[in-house]
Amino acid sequence: MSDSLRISRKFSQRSVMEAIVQGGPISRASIAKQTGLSKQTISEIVRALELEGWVKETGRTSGHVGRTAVTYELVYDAAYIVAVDLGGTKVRVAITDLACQIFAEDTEPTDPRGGQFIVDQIAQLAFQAASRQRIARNKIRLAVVGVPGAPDAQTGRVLLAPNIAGFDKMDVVAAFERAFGFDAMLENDVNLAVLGENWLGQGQGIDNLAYVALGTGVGSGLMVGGQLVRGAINAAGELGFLPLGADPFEAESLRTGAFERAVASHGMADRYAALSGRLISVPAIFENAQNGDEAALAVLDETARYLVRGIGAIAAIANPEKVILGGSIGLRPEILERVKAFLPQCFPYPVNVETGELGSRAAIIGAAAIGLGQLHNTLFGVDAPDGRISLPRASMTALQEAVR
Amino acid sequence: MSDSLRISRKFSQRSVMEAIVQGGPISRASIAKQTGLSKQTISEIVRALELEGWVKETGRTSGHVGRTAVTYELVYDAAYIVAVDLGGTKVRVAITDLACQIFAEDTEPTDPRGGQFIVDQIAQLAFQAASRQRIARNKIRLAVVGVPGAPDAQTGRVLLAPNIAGFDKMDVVAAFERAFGFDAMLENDVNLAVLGENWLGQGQGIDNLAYVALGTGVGSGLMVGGQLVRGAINAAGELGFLPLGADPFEAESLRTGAFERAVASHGMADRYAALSGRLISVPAIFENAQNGDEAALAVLDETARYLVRGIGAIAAIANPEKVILGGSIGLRPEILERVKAFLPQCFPYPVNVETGELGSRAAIIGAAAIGLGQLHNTLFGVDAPDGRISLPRASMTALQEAVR
DNA sequence: AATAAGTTCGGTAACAGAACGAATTAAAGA
DNA sequence: TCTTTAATTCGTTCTGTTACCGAACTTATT
Repeated sequence: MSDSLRISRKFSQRSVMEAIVQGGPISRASIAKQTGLSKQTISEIVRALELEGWVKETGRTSGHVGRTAVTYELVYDAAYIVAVDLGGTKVRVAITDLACQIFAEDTEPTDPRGGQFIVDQIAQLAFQAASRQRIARNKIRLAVVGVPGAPDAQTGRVLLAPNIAGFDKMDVVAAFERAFGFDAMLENDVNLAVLGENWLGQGQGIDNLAYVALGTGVGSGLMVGGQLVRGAINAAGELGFLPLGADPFEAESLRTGAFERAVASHGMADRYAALSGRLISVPAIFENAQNGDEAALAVLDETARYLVRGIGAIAAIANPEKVILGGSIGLRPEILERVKAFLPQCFPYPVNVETGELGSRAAIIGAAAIGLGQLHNTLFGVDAPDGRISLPRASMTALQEAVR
Repeated sequence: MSDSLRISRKFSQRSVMEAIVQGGPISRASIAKQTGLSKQTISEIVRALELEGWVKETGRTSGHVGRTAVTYELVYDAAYIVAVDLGGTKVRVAITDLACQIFAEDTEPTDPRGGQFIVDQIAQLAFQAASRQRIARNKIRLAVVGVPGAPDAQTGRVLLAPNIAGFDKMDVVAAFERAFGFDAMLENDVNLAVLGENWLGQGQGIDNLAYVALGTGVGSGLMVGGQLVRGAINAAGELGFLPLGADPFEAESLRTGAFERAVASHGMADRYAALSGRLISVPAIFENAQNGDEAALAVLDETARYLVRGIGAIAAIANPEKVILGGSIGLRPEILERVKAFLPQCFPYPVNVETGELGSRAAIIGAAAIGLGQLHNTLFGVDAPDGRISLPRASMTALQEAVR
């Protein structure tokens, strides 16, 4: 088979596959109409896909005029992927099938010893979940691991990840691939969160989207033209280093960024302590605010005002259509409300800000999205320069339900 | 001819065209080696291209062992494009051929009456230049107009362009197309500047690139993965509204952005006046600084310190590989020197900053780049989702020389 | 003699499109 | 109400067409 012809073939195969994935049970004639290819071609391609085990006959239509049509569907259990959200304190591991249904989802405290210990912990969690669900190991094709830092594609290390010990000194990708026995990809956790919200949450259908995660630290994820912005060294979205909030020229700002110190949980607690004399946790500040504590309310206002400036910076530079707030602090309605009130005071045109719909699961759903997209692409896709993910809409509800 | 086959065909035709454009005079055998297509196929495609008038035989090789090869070249004058850089005070109009050689370049003060008057002025300039160079009108295929604002693709208007009267109330694209009689595209001027530097200047081969233009105003252009970032409403890069520098919550910041007030020429002059009691022009401040004027030196330091924070914001959000400074102030070595000194004091990892190589011509070269890319794509390209520009390297020197 | 450039010839994968048979419902007539 | 016929749609078969490849061959040169 010649090379360029193979491209042609796969081009069509991919669109047929897409029609089947997205169109649920569908007849060959409908695929032909949808894709614009001839019925004959569709029959050929579907036959090939069936032979390879990716699709199967599932029934026939009835009730319409004309001959009944045989309908085809994805073989959902033809392949599985592992999605991981690795945080400084918790690891979350999920397994999904080709229909994007989450089969198992387990959470554990992150192994504090770091490095290889974490890799082994994750692999064990994944394999436990797989055998619990009776999923054969050889059907798992790929793992996507979200990490709080900047994965370096060349060396497989994770940079700028102070909360995960040892990942800056080892080839993490290789370690995962050894432990799993299949391909693994690393991605920044906030980047995964944007992808998640873009796929199933607040950002559906929005090509230019930003996500700001605010909690113990701050980070942002940015999508432009439907593509993730990763930056030259995967350090895009290291929002903590925005030269805003605290004095960026202080020496401390080179370790913990000026913006992070002003806006993240540490800064909030410090600010509350300065106003009231008491050092309490961030959830306690929110609670006090609800009870009318002046100092707590002032801290929330102040935090939102800083956050608004960060959002303004993103809007001025990248002009996203929507900004989604996430993270333990960013998800609070008290923050959203204030951000919406303050933003128009310092930014000239309206910016659409909302909290994420998927909450703390955004990253793991994003990991599933990127993994499934990758899988669909390698199985049925062209080596297209634009790796745009096109995932089923039909099964979204299924996933969302499974997720709850 | 069937549709999908046409895609296949054009795929190859495009790469053959690319090889000819970039490889200068080249034999069919070399094209075959370069593209990986068979000699036979190349002969066919080249024959077709020759028939259609896009390439022509130009000579034969000699001196090597073996049979002499016939070499082919682009028919440079098969099509022309008009590149325009429209500023608040000056319009610059250039005409380039398919070899990306600039044929004519004229500058005039912008018609202060704005609106249709500017459109007519530009069309007249272009047609004058064309007839001076004996270029037939029907060979001009496209005009690219750089504007200081956010062109709205839906309505054809230009938003956020306070310096161009009337462009926010008319369909500018339609007006240009009427005046020219061929296709016209609008693009933000700083966006064109990044493209220009990416093509022929400081940013060659750099996919993740930022450009900061500092002069009367501030603006930025951002490329991610080789693609321009335009934002949801083409307002990406409105850096003046970065909530930095002046107090962003002042009411004035909604009209003239906080960052613009701090860093652009007005802010510099004000700051000098505050320090010395004299209101002088920005070039005069630079001159005084060279003569050791303390106040002027302080102003430069202060300006650079603000600029550094803007660059830090871009780096934190998008992590470009390089940041190019442009604009009448940004191009000064005194600024670059200070930016390089101050940036490591407030940003944790190194950011590569340089001044633009193309100076004030960056935008018009960018306009040529986008226009030629567009033309090559529509003539020989697939309707590829990734509109990556791939332009000749050979003729770059020619263009650069023509430009000087 | 060696070698590289181009052409000719035959072959093939991936499609299109027309024609046709099969299966079904809707409507018309008995 | 029952049958017949018409209208539709599904899917296959058959016959191109296009865009390629590869091998063999011719031609021109060092």
